[in-house]
Amino acid sequence: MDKHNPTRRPVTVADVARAAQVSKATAARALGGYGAVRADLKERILEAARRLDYRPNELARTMATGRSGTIGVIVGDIENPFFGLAVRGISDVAAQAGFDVILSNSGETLATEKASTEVFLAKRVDGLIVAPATRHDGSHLQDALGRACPLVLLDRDVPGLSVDVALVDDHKAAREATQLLLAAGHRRLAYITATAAADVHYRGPEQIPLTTVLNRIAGFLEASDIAGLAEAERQIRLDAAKTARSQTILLDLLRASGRPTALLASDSKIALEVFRAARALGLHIPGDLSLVSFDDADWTSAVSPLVSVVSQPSYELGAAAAQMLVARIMGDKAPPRRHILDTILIRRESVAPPRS
Amino acid sequence: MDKHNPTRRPVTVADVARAAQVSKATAARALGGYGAVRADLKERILEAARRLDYRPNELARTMATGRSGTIGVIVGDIENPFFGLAVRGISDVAAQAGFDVILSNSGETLATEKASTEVFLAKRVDGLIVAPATRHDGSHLQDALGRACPLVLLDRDVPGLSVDVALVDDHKAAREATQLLLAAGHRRLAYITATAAADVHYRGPEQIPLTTVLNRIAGFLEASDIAGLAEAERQIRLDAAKTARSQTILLDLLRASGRPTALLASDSKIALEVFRAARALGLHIPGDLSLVSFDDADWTSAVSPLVSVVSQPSYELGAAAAQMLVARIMGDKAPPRRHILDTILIRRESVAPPRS
DNA sequence: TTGAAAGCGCTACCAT
DNA sequence: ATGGTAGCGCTTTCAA
Repeated sequence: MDKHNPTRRPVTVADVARAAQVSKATAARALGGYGAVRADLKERILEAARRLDYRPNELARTMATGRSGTIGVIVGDIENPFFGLAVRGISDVAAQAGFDVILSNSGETLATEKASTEVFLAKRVDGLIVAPATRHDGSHLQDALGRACPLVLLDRDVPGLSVDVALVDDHKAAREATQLLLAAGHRRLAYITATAAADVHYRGPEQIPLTTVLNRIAGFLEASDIAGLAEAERQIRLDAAKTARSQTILLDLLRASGRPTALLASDSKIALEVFRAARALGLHIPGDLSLVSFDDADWTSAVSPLVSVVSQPSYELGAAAAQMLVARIMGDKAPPRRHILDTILIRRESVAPPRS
Repeated sequence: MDKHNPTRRPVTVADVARAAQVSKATAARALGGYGAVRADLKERILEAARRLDYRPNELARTMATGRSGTIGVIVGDIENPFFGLAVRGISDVAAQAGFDVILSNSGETLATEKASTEVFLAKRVDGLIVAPATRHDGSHLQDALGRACPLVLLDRDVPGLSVDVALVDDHKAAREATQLLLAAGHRRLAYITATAAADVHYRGPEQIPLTTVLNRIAGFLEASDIAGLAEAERQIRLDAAKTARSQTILLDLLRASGRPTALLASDSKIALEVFRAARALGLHIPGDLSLVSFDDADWTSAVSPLVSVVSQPSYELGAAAAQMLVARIMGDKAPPRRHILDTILIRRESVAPPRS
């Protein structure tokens, strides 16, 4: 059986109505599944729709109702397995609640994030989930709120913004990871993060655009402090996003006299760079250098040595964010919620006592 | 300066027109950047728009024009770096051509892919790029075409569908990779793929839903044939998607007497499973087992041993797909194009002569 | 239960 | 160059 609608023009309710010999309104009711329609009429209408291969125009529906049945998600880097899993969490609960998800990548860039926000608002998404690229500018997010578009922050907070958030307890996570290293006997630790910064050295909180990193640094410093380590701030390195840059940073760090004997990597990409640098310097992990990394990336549990990681519940994080958003879309007026999830420290093989 | 539009109702062209004391049509022309408007009037209108914080409603615009300025992309698994990069390629050329991109994950499931296609068509995307989950059912894609929605296939072909495709020369890639192993002296090779199948053993082409895998198998068999290896088909393993399953398969394969001395992994996830299995069996790579993997995943160039890979030009693949799609949207009526890209074989450390 | 008609916000055609 | 107005396809009063 071939096309019944050889013409270019798509089939509309009006067409179906005509074919079923009822009014446009009745056809629309039957097709849209609202209002009440006599059973036999409904049957006739549905039959006609089937015959004509009618497909509802979501756009028109959205225009008329104001609801699109779609939620927009903006993350920094979808290739990052952390966000990949989170998006799956979001999609699953969204689908269950009858919402579609459309995705956008900010590339960790504020400008792109703003543009994406704009696009989503213009497309009239019913709600927004975003992992903001910076805590320093939330004007576009405020804007979404102002336009009555529910918003939930994922993974990263924007202080001053009064919205639901789904976060991880990064402070505690970093503290525990650091203490794992400390407990093994290390006294010279360093923390490496990919977060963009003008200077690779840590000068203070203002410099840091991500609340996650801010909290992790705080946790790292707190643990160092408790252990009585002096000047732990000096062992923090920023801006290790690209391979070349991280290699410079790591090689620099690991070639210095009094080099760190243990590293805390802020994400699995950096852990990989640590592997690379260690290789280049002939340093053995964990013999010469201990390592703990954030994110339980797939390769960390397959290569030698298996790497000890801070596993983040990213799927649950996404699911929680979506749950809150759906509730808001449904009209939930409660004060903003803060959903904070715990991480799990997975001990594997990349931590050993310092050799000295 | 705070909100000028404290009411809930969004600002429309009509509002701006009123404020600027011009007709709705004129305001629309100035705001929409079409038609002609006297300079001073235009200025007045834009000023009013700014003052009222006017934001165009893309939906209404789409309804009126029929064009959404959006292209929909459906891939099997966005967390897969291969698709991640491809999507970036797509986004870049799309953005440059003035299109937004919305993304959807099929999870390599036909049903989800169909649903996503439906959603995108209903949202009136201007074009579709999809990496189909199976070559066996293209009805939904045919449907898109039938509804005058341009379509480009990414990475995987659907025979019988007369559309533009952006593919990689998988046959050649697999043949070369196999020959690398052969040249090292191996005579017992195996090829492992994640492709879903009822049986882990290869029975024939019908069984294989992905043209990529089909072509790779052909390349593997051709190289084996040329080298005079008998019964190479028996060294093919399917359905190694999940960790548990792949471990069963690999352990089985590697514990057999006359076990393969070299493996060709169909993607980097499988390569990881090979690492895992080798570890479990105390097999050393490449001493006891050589390995070549498809996809130049980040970790393959950082861990020990560095793994030799077939690097796929996924960014370019995405860019090419988007280029063709944009051309079609712009009205290109030429016969379907087939854009076939070459892979690069990167020799690293995971291949060595068999020990025997 | 059904039908007529008024929007939703914008574009585009047709006069002026 | 400008203004009036008819759609785009659907939902949603309001009467009947």
